[in-house]
Amino acid sequence: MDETPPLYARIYLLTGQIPTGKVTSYGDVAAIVGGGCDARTVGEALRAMGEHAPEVPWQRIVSQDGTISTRGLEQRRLLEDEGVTFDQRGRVLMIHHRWAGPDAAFAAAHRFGPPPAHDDPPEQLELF
DNA sequence: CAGATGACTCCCA
DNA sequence: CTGGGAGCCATCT
Repeated sequence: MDETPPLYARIYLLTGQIPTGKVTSYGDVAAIVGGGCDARTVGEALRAMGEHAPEVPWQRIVSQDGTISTRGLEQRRLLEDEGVTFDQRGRVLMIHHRWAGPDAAFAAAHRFGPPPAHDDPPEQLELF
């Protein structure tokens, strides 16, 4: 067990920037943090977070589809308490709560990259 | 250095 | 929707 790895520290730092009521996915965090990490690395960082950064709002990190893969129904409760809404399948409505990324100045200060462009939902097809 | 691990993601049956 | 398998990568032993 070592001190907080540099990459993990960056992940915690970025996670701490997520405002209340917003959520993001493991993959997005990995993309913004960069440094060669991926969604799995983020998950591993958050798993060990309890030892390094107990104050980080880990509940705001969900899977790409908005599902909560962790076994904590507690995560959903925490998010609902922040105003995050879920659909009937128990998935976070990423459409309305997806975080756009850190502040430009903050990102520049820590060399964070831009969040990956995600396709907007087909919320409504142009009437033909 | 090699093997094992994991709060992920994607694809297919 | 559920389940299985592959690809991915940092960190720990």
